[in-house]
Amino acid sequence: MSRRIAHLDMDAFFASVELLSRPELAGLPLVIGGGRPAGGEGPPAPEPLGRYRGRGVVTTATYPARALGVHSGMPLMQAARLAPQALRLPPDFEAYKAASRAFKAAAASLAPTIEDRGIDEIYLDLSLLPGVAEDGGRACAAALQAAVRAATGLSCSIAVAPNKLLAKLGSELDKPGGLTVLGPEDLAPRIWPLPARKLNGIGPRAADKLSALGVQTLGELAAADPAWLIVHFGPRYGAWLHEAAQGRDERPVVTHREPKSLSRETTFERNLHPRSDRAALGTLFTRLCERLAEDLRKRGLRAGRIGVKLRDANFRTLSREQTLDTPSDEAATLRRAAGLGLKRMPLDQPLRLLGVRASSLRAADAPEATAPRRRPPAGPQTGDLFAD
DNA sequence: TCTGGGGTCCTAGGACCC
DNA sequence: TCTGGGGTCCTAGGACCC
Repeated sequence: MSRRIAHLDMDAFFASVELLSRPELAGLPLVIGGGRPAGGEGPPAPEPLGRYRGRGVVTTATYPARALGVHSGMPLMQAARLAPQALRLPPDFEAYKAASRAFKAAAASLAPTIEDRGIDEIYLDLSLLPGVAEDGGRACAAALQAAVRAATGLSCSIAVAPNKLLAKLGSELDKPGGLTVLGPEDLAPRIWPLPARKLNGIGPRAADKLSALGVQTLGELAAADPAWLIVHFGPRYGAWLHEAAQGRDERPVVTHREPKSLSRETTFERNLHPRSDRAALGTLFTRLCERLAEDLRKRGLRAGRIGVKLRDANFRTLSREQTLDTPSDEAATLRRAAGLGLKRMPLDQPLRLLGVRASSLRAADAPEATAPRRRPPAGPQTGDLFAD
């Protein structure tokens, strides 16, 4: 009994949500990202991208903006050079979350076995739905697209395939508005010609390494000797690369997951120095801990561990973790523990980012475990603690 | 004018224990 | 009598994804 798994991916999601309330911008190059322009209340007005100054990146670009070479993840300053005439809006996450809930509810009304993959995409297990065995899921996918459009006014791309990996690849084949049905017979003609980088799990590093080894496409990866892949990529990842390139993937659609960690971080408008900007850093640090504590309480969770994250002017990322004596959701407690983590970090460079992370999460109403913990070594303490 | 913010998972070395 | 051999936990960093 073969599975039929769908991947549903919203088209240019954030930008499309903005266009719902700003139809006059339809067809124009529009980029979402960066902060609010100074001054003004209410919905921000789009401003020319060429006027942007700051450290933000492109979160989403409409298709006309993509035609100018802009893509998500690109620094906005770089996008501004490529497409100064494009318009920019800061993201409105509350609006996107509302649209996200709406499209997921619409999809769930037709196919209830859903895995959440973030704000703009889901997997659905269609295997047991009526009619899917007959047409491979094409009619069901069309019904999903219609339901999503009716509920939100937004378009999405869907692929139905034997597993998640192929469904994810397929949903990109015909964007926007794509409806793709893949079977095992499509692997060689439709999947193998694609660049290896397209596979979910092959990122920029692995793609570069594969390329240097002479592997550009998924077909070339599929033809590679698994033992050779293991030599270059390790037993686990090497074996996975081989399996994935054959189109094999047994992962189930997971309908529920508990969060493992929560975090808050911020990149400063300009680099801050642990000594000369100590007061500003201290205020920001406290603010992050307060927001993290709010996030924990909102979810009814307490943190057993607190991590601190720094990024220095050279874009080097450092982190330290600290176990709490007792799990907590209180800002002052998180702040104290994070301060201890900070004390163990080198603080001799200007910083561009500061973050805090809560992990070892447990329900706030869970009985407290009192098992003795191993004491971590004190470790070296260097630099100034810029707050406390 | 480089490079956001929120996550998950894996790895590798050292600590620690028997 | 120049160095055991697992096993597990902890930690920091990094790849990857949306």
